[in-house]
Amino acid sequence: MTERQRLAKLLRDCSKYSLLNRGLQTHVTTVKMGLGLDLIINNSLVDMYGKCNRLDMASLVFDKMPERNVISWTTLMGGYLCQGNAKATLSLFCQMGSSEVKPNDFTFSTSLKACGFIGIAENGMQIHVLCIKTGFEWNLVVANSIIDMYSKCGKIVESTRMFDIMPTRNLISWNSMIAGYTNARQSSKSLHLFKRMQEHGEIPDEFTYSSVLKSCAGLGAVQEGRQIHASLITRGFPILIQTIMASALVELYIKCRWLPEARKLFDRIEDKNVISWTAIIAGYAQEGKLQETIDLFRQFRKTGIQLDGFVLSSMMGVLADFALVEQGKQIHSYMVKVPYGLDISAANSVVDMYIKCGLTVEAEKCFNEILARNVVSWTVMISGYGKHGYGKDAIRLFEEMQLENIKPDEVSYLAVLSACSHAGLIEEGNKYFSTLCKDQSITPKVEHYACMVDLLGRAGHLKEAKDLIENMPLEPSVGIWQTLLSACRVHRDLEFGREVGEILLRLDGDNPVNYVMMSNIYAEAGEWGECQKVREAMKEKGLKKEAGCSWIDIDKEVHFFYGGDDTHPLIERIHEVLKVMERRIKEETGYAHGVKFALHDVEEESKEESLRVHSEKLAIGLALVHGGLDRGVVSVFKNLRVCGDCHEFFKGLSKVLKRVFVVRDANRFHRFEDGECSCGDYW
DNA sequence: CTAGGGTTAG
Repeated sequence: MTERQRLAKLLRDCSKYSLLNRGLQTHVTTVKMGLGLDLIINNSLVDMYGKCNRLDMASLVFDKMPERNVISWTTLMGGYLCQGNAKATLSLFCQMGSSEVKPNDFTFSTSLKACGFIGIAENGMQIHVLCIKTGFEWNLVVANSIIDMYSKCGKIVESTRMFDIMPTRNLISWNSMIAGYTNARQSSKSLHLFKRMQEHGEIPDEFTYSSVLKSCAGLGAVQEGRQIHASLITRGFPILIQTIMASALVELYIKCRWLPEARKLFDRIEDKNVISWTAIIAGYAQEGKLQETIDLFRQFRKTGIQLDGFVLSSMMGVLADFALVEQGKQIHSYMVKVPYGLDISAANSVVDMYIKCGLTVEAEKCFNEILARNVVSWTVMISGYGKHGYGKDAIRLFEEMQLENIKPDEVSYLAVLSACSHAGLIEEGNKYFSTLCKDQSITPKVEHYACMVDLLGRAGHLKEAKDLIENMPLEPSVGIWQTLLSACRVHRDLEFGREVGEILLRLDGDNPVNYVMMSNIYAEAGEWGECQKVREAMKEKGLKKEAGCSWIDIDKEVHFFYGGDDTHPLIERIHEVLKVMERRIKEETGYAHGVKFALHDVEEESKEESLRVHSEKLAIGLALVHGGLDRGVVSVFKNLRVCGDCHEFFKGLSKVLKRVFVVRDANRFHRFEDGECSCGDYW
């Protein structure tokens, strides 16, 4: 073996195991040996630096090369892609196009993967056409890349077409197609193809099972999932060694809401990689387990494994749900610094985070900076406007999206309908609902009907709303009846409320929420006897209302409060300031505590009057004590819906103090300004 | 000396 061959092999190993220091040493040696201009050595150097995430060095070597072949170009493209910088990969592909060098099969598969990463079908289609023209379309690897590219761009029909007409297939072709169906949420097609591939004599591997298990989870086919798991064990599949398999199982258990099982499996994975970490972090995030998610993220960072857009968007999701704006901003500022940071999912998660933290202007800014907005980007912004009560803006965006040739999907319709109902835009809501019903590619779900029930209910058309529920082609959910029930409460229609309440208790008699709603309706109507009966029924069943919890971020510290909470060190001053404010509000606006809303929450009934302060009020009280008013808008967050009494109090407070208060509850944002609320007192 | 399938966001 010559010295040159030895050094090339050494560099190959450095690439494979990401050994940067060893690679740097070898780089020096090659120069000393007079191989600084050697094509193969330089290609290996580009690859090594690329795999070690030193794209600065990789492009330095590349730029200084006296001659470059197709491998030089492809290697550098792959380096950028590895780092998540798919745009750089494609721009290199274009630059290469204007040079002498012609692309080969490796070049095409790399650039197709980059297109899939970005998710824009137009780019991918152009490259597909180039593959046809240059005769690479039926190269097996290239064809597989095309299948995957289309499915990543949401063009599952194109993937299928490619798969059906390709002359030869291998395991990866089948796996790509199965994964395509799985990700397109066409679980039955995915399982069907799984069967077909075995009939063709193809042996599934861990990638196959990963998709198939996910489809089982998607169908809620827990039994089948368990069966596959069991058959894997009896077949001696080395599950716990195979990270991929273990990650798939972790995911399956998470989807089936078996978090503890998932955790057990995760802990036993020997070689955890970024994908297994993402799976478990996303699992805890989606279950709303804030502390565990943050702890896991910290542990993950300690491993030194490179972050990517996937794990960052998962993290952002949980921070958004808890409205932890300071931590969200921290991750955002990290994202803008790294090239992979703002790929489309991550960028969308940033917009959503700002929306959920009440910073609409920031959200708009980030939304406008996204160059290639997809349907999720638009939907986040539309539903964001909806949550904040900006119905007209939501509608404007919904129309604009379609002008940009992005077709709304079921979630987009949900966003615009709920924006209409929140803003009381009855006519517009009706219009969009009928467009939705005419759209052949979308089947309206219960949630869409629930928006319409809310819309009709707001207008006081309770009978129409009930007819809609009873005549819709779907099984009514608990939630849709609850929507109708709260409309009955707002319109003080006791008889109708009683009727709906009975249906609800028959349907979902173990849910404390229903009892609380009914008892509130009776209490507001002054029917204390009935009210008492409902509460006793609830008590007999041993049901407890979910504890109300609010929190506020003051100087980057999050303070949590429960209803009647007296554990905060400043609690006495909080009560004091609240009392002063109540007096001022009464004097200046005539509002009196508890007169308009004589609601008695079941949980709090037995407590002393002085402790019957809701968590959202305590949180606002803390802001007042802290002089939080100097910083403009005061934002408070609550896990349940804000109560009517607190709502009146915040209105008064905004008038008396001439300040804006924002309360985000489980459903929407309430922006209190000059004695009014953005929700128009309907929520 | 270069490439393809498993994770994320509404």
